[in-house]
Parts: sequence; C-alpha cells; structure tokens
Amino acid sequence: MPKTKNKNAKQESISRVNPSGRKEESFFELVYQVVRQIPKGRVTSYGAIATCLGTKLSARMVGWAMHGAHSLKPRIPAHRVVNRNGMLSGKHHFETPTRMEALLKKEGILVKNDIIVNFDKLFWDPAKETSI
DNA sequence: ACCATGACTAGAA
DNA sequence: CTTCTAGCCATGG
Repeated sequence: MPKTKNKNAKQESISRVNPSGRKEESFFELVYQVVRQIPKGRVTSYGAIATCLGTKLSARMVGWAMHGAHSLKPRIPAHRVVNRNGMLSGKHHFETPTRMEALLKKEGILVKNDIIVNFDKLFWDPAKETSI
C-alpha cells in the first residue's frame, strides 16, 4: 500500500468486536480487562498492556484509562501497573501517595524509592498470559 | 472538526 | 552517565 497510513487497520485491532455479542468496547474497558487479570503479586507495564491490545504505541492511553478506573467495579488493581522501569509513576493518583506502595507490599512486592524490587522477575506479560 | 491533555516510551543530545 | 525531545493515540471540551 502506498502512502496512506492504514488508520482503519489500527482501528480494527482496537474495535475488535466482542464475539460474545458486546457491540462496542471502549479502549478503556479492554485495558481494565487486562489489568484485572494481573495475578496477585505480579506487576506489568503500561506498554505491555498497550501492546497486548494491539496499540503498543499508545501506552499513555493505558495510564489514562486507569484514571477513570479508581471507582469502577470490580476494583481495578491499578497498583499492579507501573511504567517500564518498574517505577510507581501513578502513585500520586491514588487516594494517598502511599496507597500504591502499601498495596504492593501487602502482596509481597517490595518497593524501594518508588521502584519495584525484582521488577524483571515479577513482570507479568499480558500478551502471553491473557487470552483476550 | 480542531486543539489540548495524559499514571508512557524510545531515541537523541 | 543524565536530561530532553518528539511520537504516539484515545477521550473530552
């Protein structure tokens, strides 16, 4: 294909109509579905989620999706989502800045200087584990 | 339809 | 090594 960027192609991956019969799913909901599947005691990154959804270049959207996830139900374990460095970049968006770290600690994840210890080992790749 | 925002990421200086 | 720039794309005004 020549120059035109296949915007439609991208949209296709995102729209990904739900076979169950759900007509439309917002990008946000897709993100929530993935985040909800993060096992306890594991973490993942925004980029990984974005990649899983097909739009790996829109990691920002994942974070933004979390913005509206705090009061959704079921509760979204947003504390298990961090940036690519394992840093708690979103801790300031929780009820209290220490909430995120506390939740992680509760699951056995150690946090030092806002960075998750052993992030590489705790990393959970949604693209491999989820069957979304 | 256009512009601004955002809890990101990768590459360059 | 650290710091900065630009790209990225969905949502809302």
